[in-house]
Amino acid sequence: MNFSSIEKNSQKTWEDEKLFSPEIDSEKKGFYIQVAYPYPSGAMHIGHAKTYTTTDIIAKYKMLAGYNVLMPMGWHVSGTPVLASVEKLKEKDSETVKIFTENFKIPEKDLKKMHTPDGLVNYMVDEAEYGYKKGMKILGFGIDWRRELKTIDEQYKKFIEWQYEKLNQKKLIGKGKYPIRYSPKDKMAVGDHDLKEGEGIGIQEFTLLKFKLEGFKNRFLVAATLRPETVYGQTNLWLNPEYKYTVIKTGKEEWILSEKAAEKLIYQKENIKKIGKMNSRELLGEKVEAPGIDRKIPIWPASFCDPEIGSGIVTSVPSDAPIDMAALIDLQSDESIAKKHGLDFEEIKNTKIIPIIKTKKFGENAGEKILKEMNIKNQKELDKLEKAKEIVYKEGFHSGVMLEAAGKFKGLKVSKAKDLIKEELIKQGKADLFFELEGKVVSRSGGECVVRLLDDQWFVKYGNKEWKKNSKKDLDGMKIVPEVFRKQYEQIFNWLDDKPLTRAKGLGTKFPWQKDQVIEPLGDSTVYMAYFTIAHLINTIEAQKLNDEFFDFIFLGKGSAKNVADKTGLKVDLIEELKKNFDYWYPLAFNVSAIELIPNHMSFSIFQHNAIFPQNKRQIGTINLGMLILEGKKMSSSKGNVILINDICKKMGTDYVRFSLMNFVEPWEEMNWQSKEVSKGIKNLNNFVEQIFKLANSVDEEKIDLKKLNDVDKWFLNRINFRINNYIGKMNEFELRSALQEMSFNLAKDFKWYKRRNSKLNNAIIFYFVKNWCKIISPFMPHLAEELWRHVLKQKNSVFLSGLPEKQKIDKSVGAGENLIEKVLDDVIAIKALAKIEKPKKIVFYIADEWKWNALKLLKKVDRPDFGLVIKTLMADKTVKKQGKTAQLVAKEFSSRLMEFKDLEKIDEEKILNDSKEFLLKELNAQKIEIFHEKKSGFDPQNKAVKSMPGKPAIYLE
RNA sequence: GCAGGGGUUCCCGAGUGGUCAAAGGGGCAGGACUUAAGAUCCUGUGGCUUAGUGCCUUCGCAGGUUCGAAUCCUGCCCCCUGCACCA
Repeated sequence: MNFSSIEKNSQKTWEDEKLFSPEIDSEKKGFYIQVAYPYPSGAMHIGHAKTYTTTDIIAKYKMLAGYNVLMPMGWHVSGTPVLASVEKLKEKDSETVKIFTENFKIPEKDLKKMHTPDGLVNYMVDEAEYGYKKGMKILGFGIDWRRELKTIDEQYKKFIEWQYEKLNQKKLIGKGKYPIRYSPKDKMAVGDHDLKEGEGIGIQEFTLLKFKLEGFKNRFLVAATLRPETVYGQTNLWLNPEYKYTVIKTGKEEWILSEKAAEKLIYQKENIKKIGKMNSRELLGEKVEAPGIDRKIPIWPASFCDPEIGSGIVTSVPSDAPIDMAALIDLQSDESIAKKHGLDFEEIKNTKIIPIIKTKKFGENAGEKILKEMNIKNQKELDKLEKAKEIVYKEGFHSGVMLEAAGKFKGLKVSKAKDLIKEELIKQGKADLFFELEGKVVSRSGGECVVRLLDDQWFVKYGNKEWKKNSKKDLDGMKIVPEVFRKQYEQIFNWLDDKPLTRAKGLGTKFPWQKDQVIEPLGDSTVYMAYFTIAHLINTIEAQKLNDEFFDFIFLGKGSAKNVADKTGLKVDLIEELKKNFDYWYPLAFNVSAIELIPNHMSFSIFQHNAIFPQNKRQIGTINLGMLILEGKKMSSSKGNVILINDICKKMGTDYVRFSLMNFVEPWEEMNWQSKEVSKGIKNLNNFVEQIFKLANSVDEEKIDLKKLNDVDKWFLNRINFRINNYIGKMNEFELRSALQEMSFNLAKDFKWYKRRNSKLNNAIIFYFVKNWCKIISPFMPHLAEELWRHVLKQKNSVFLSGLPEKQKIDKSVGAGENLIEKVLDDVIAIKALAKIEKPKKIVFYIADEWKWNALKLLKKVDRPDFGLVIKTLMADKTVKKQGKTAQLVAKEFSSRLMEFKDLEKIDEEKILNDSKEFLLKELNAQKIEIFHEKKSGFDPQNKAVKSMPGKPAIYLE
């Protein structure tokens, strides 16, 4: 078969006939399916293809089912990657050039076209041979290209501005502080992809406790802690005795802390000034006022105090912190240290430990207890102490309860008390927040990163409770495919919090209220599905004419077309046309995307639809797709283990690629593309497809004459209908793999049996088979199906307009006959092997007596395979009882295979076997077949006849 | 750590209470066809046993519920995905 010419022909026909450019059609129901538009930054590989192919198949199936289907496509080019690539290409950065020329297969001479963002975007979309758009065309997607958009189109930007105006009106946009990872050297915020070291390292929030130093007006030592709730157990403050601390001025206060912490604070507080140094010798032994407990506590030395960590000052809570306990014991057990620093040893010795948290595991004094348990001797065993801390902390957080010392927080769970105490301390001015990276983070350029606290960051308030509640309501009414992901959505909805909306850099829409900021890429890709419904028309309008009234009218039905026309200078007709388009296509039937996007795109989309659009103009459901790995490994274009669409389609044929993408797992499952398995699958498929084409060429008999059918014909017809029904059922649940297998391998199997059983195939049946197969395979293999439909089966219009086959009645008894033949065949083969009879002279079948069939009916009352129950039930019947020992035998069989016998329907075994005599003789390589009723045999040398059961004739061979 | 998903026979993968030693495919073995290879078709593929049978063992591990569990419940171990400024 010449795939390439078939593909070209089919695609040309679709284009000529504008098959996939739907117009409003009041006669037809609309079905609008939308798949997350890609970031067109490279070559399209089979991983991308899986997502889009799945969507395309669903779209084509719905078209076959009679819907007016819309599937648009756009290009998400917002954000920084394009800018970064342009910079690097201009610099002729060798690594980037290599990626573009080798991995994306872009000719080197074209690289100069990509020295501007627009140039790069346009090239990647329209010119790149291996790009997404070309790939999608190769794959034969039914995309309405008139509606193509880029997220930097001027009209699109107007739409985004309108979107955020709406959110703002609902008070869902806010401004506030926000910590980010920041590289002082590069003077920019850094994401994971900007890093040389420390990917995935997060930001930790510390509470900065302020201890007023005695003898000073406004001077505080500050200690950073992750555990503000432990303030009630403080006994003293720890300083590193060998260190010179820095004094800074912040507002009216002066803070003492490590040099490193001071450096970090510069990025988190305004107007930090270093004003001096203080040696720890000046501080040891002095008293400070401890926050939370409002008591004076002394400053003592501890070697574990690391100026690199936190503020270099630690508040001591020996009852709960193992390391504090260890340091205290060290101090208490060696008077010389106190002497050296001029401390009051009596005070050290008499230090009272204050229990604050009670846990099941450690009681009230976890610090002391775990030191003993882990046999920790002093504060120098840092590794052990680190572990001890972790254990105590976890135990306390999950099961701990605050004790009396915590005052009004007594009795609260630690997990709850923590935030309450923190907030109270901050409110009282006794604490502040301090953000710290969890580990070392280094930017690409080699600069060590810190946390920067943005003062006036804009947010989308996904944390808003009312909004969450309403969005959750929408979610409840939506169809989630597959349903198992609903839980995940619900969890995400609970967890979602206010999310930064703007960035300083990147392509996209300028933020209307602060023009030096750009709406970040996840913000301009949440409700664009609505825009697609009018994209083909809005493209022709000058962007500056578009205003809020315009969008309000089209999407929300506010105002009138005339009013909008007056304000924008647009024609009333055009405005009404736009609105009609939106009203026809919305609500969106399905939003399709990869599972990974559930926590952002997909969830945001539900939220924002809820906030902006009226109830009946949101989305009906989501389809969530699994990703694709290659030979068990993640695909990575930099490592070269990718399969590009152009290459694989050329090699295998587009329709076989589409088939293979669906053949192994359901759409939402992760697929492992293994070339070996794929080609095996294709081999089988190809045999079947070629047979079909051959058959199709040989038949044109439309009408099935039931009178001319033999039993096997009927069986096959029945089987085809059965498969079609299954297919429709599966497709409606989006179980594409099961549906595909029904009509490829399963139907092929049926056909194989049909051929085996029937020497002459019935033309009408074959025609029916081929025609319906062509229809239902068409969403999966559109090019071949269209070729078969138009040029072999000589049908006029596209196969996609031909309508789904109707659901057919299935006649179970027809199947039973073939089941009997199969079973008998299997049994005789088994016996032949065991008895070592290769060419039987004679095969005798004994058919079960009438009373055995009647006894079968009695089984309806039996609900479990209990021999006692079965025999009791059977013996209650006179005709059965008469049979004596044989009845017992039957009862035993029935009870051991109850489920099998229960569903058995009465069939004429004699006739079925007789009709198939010839077939059985041939298959079994036998000379003669005789069929008797159990009690009328007259020939039963081995006494087999008694063993006959309904559905299972007794067999004798010789 | 938190959240979601998952662990099935040589391999890939179906299977959510009885017809399950467990679909389908692959691999492997045997047979038919062929001069041969390939393609195609048939048969077998946990163990023992047997004229189409019966028994034992098996569905991550350990318990439990039930007349009956791969399937339900509890605990444990392991794997994958996401965790926010990143598209």
